[in-house]
Amino acid sequence: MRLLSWRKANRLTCVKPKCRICYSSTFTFPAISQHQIPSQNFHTPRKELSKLLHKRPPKSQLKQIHAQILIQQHSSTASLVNSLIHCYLHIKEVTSARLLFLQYPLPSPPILIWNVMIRAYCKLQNSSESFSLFRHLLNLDHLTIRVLPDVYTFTFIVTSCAHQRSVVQGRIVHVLVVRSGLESNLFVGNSLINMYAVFKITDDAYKVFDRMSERDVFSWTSLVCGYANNGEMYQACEVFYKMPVRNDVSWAVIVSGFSGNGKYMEVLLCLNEMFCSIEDKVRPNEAVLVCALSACANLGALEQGNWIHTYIKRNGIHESSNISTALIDMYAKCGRIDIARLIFNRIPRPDVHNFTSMISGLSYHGLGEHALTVFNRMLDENVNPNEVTIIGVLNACSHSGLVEEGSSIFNNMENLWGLEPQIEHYGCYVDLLGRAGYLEKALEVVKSMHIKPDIVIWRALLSACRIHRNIFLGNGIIDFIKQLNSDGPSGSEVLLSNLYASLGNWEKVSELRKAMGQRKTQSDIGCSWIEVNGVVHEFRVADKLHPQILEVLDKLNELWIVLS
DNA sequence: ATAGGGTTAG
Repeated sequence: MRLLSWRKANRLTCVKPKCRICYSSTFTFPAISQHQIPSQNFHTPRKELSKLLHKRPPKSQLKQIHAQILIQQHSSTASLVNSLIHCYLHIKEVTSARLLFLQYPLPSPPILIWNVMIRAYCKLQNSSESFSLFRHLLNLDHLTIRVLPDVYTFTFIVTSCAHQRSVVQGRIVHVLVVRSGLESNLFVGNSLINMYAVFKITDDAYKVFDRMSERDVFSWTSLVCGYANNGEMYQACEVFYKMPVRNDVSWAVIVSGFSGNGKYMEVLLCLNEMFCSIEDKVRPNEAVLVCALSACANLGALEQGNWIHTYIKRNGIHESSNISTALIDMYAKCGRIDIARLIFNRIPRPDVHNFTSMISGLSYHGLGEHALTVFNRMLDENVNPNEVTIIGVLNACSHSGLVEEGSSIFNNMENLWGLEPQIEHYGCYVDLLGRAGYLEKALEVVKSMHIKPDIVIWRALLSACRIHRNIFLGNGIIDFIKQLNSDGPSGSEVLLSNLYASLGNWEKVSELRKAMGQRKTQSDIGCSWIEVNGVVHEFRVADKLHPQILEVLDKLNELWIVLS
């Protein structure tokens, strides 16, 4: 019986088909192992099999078609094997595709099949497998089988190089590309620019870009991305504004470049510009909106954040996990933990990121107990925490004095969730112990660390010494730090001078301050922002630049009197 | 006998 005709017949008569090896989305078939080998009359013609494979059937049906091909001894028909490989790759069964590839009939599979296999591993970020295939392909030449890599092969291989940790393989492949004369090809060139962009080698990215005979929006966007990744935002902008055509991704690249380089004001300016731009008929996509919300969060720009939220709602933009995470984070960091909770509570099945931003939000509002409640709900719902979640939870415990809970989470993170404590976790834990007054225990933890303690850890420990006025331990730590970083970051000097100040050793303070002034190590001074009526006001330590600084100081005095 | 495969942001 023909495969397609029974479907029609079946619909009319509602009788189960007699042939059990066929393809239909309306019926499920018994597993292949239960099949008897069907007699010759039930066979599906090759043409039909090929047509069926063309539809990229789901797994169960694909297996049956595959069985039919084997039974009818079509397994050396290249076109059918090709289609099978395509189908297996379509349902992401790379191993089955690889098996077919290995048993490929002819002296070698055609280049197309090599390419789809390499692409599959490239997509899975499994670059070692795609390299292994590529090497085999190059070696065929020695066996006098001439299947040569083409434009497609090189685009996938170069993309695999971009997934590697080092650029070495990429450079070698680049040489092969040049030798094949394909460097100026649009697709190969684009993937080379992207590769150099990933490795932040902007000079080489530009060289490839410059040599290309034809460029499209991908070439330009990848180049901008390279500059942005490398922190060269000036060049990134220059290239961005030279672009003949910009799409939503181009805007996302420049916006996330500003965001990644801490230029939050520029992120919002860019968003505004995007709305005003007439030539690019683009709307902000999810990436742009997420970056903009995170910029608002970092600036404390509640009104702008609110505006973006309204924009999302009015334009029916899907509140994806990324968007809702960014909204929770923004409202929490802008002081509206109530709205953050509302948004969180409306999410039907929150994921790790949603939970994490809610927990961290509650933690910086000092709502440690609530944060732990949310954390427990997360565990109840079988959502596994990640490293960032644990940081939030530990911070929550630290600011609410929940020493026991925090310690138990820190000490069990590895065996419960397979998360190895990182330096940040030690920082939180030391802070937790230190704030609660367990100074000796905190120092013990620092000494037992398998990672070299950084400035954050020492700061946590020293500020604990300051809170609990433990001059003896503080001095000991200062000596220890001096031994460690003779040429440490400028932050440690500020830290030291603050501690000396709190210990009342003013001679040491002025000595340190002088040394710092001479070396001009004032680059990363703390800074605060607040948004009032849509205007962001910025303050630094001892700042006198604000136009209303006198009124601010008056108010501060007033508060000071009330509080003391 | 034929078609079938492509690069960018978070």
